[in-house]
Amino acid sequence: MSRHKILIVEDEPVIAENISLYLDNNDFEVSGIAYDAAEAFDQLKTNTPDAVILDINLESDHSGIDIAQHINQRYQLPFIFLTSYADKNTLERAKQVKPDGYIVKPFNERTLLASLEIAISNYAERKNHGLPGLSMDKLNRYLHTPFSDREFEIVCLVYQGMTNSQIAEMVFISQNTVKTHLKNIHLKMDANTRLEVINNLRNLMLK
Amino acid sequence: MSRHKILIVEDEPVIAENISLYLDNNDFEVSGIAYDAAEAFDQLKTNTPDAVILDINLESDHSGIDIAQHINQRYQLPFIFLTSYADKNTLERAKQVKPDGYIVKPFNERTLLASLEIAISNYAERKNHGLPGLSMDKLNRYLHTPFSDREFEIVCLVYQGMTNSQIAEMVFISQNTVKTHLKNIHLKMDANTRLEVINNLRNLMLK
DNA sequence: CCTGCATTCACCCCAACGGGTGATTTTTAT
DNA sequence: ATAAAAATCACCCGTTGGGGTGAATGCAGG
Repeated sequence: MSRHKILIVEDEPVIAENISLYLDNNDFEVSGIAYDAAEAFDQLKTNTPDAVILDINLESDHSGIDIAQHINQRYQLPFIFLTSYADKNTLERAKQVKPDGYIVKPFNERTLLASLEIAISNYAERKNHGLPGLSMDKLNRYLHTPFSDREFEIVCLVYQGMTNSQIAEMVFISQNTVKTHLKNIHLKMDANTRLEVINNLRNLMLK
Repeated sequence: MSRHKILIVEDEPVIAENISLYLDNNDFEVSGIAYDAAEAFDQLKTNTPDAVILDINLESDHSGIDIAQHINQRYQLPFIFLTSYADKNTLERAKQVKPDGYIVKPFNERTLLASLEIAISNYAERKNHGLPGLSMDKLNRYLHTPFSDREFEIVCLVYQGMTNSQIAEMVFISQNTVKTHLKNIHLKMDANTRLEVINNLRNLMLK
């Protein structure tokens, strides 16, 4: 697991350096520091950060929120906001660009660290919506009664939209057996139809 | 826009009260305070919070992470973690249950406020009518034959897992009409079942 | 006017799904 | 060795879904 590369966008050099040092000492790599929006756009183009820390209140023409929009449009990276003060309007605008975290100065450094970690892992999770993102371990953490190997295999096929007979054919068992497994899956997931199963899975994976 | 109801799960009465007061003064409604896991489970059942603030390190048998799992399984509510200390293992476990925010004590109260707001709005966004970011315009760009208003309305409900009779009830038309619309939707989307429709939609939304 | 188009609904048929019950075999763990 | 869990399959029955056909209404634009 290589260190995650972070871009810091912060016009206050002291704070920026501070964060940079702290990240460097805690398994992150600082891919760059941008002191204004222009530099931020530049760094986004040349570097390939895994996440961005964005000060909302930059002293330049662009606010951090504009940069966030740019990130959403162009790079689809996770970012967290950093601010010393946010009025209702700013907070409203900040919410609209869907940040992956929000931290108010003065902040505990562990807050930043935890927020970053969670932002990155949640973001990675959101990117893998297909089946590949869902491991049996991950799924079982959300269930009262864990799935068996077979059940997991079948629930994946259900998720892909397979019918019982298609599943039966693929897994080399009878349709009756598929139905039995599905029945147990319904019980374990507290669902009544395969559509509920699929919705539950999607909700769990999005979390 | 009514005040969002928050459940606080925190074994330290002083902190819990503190948060409660602060939220109350800032457009939130505290639906309850739980001082241990049992109370938390109880409150989750009886109250209907919009979000939960969870202390990770409870002094009881259950940790906040267990409660988080319970929330994921049963209630699918947004929650944010609150902690005074988190080692690597705890943080790892915390990440796995996909919190919607993470705050380290001592925290700036505005941090809490912003995190809560963002957690709730992001969560609503994710749940939001099934088709996050998919407008009829956007969808129609991918179709040979565009959808009518009614068809779009119905396809959204299908995507959410509604049955034909449920849709009929919601839209105030007969099940036969729903079937007719769905038939046309199948044609336009080149699908044979509602599950294929759902899969197609999901694929389209991911560009 | 009248021609599309959207919307509404009916009826038939069969395949698929979900619930219930019960049973056998294989695998795993103690 | 034996008990527990997992996996296999069968049969019944009622509900739902999907395909086909047909048709009435209302509304907008040429």
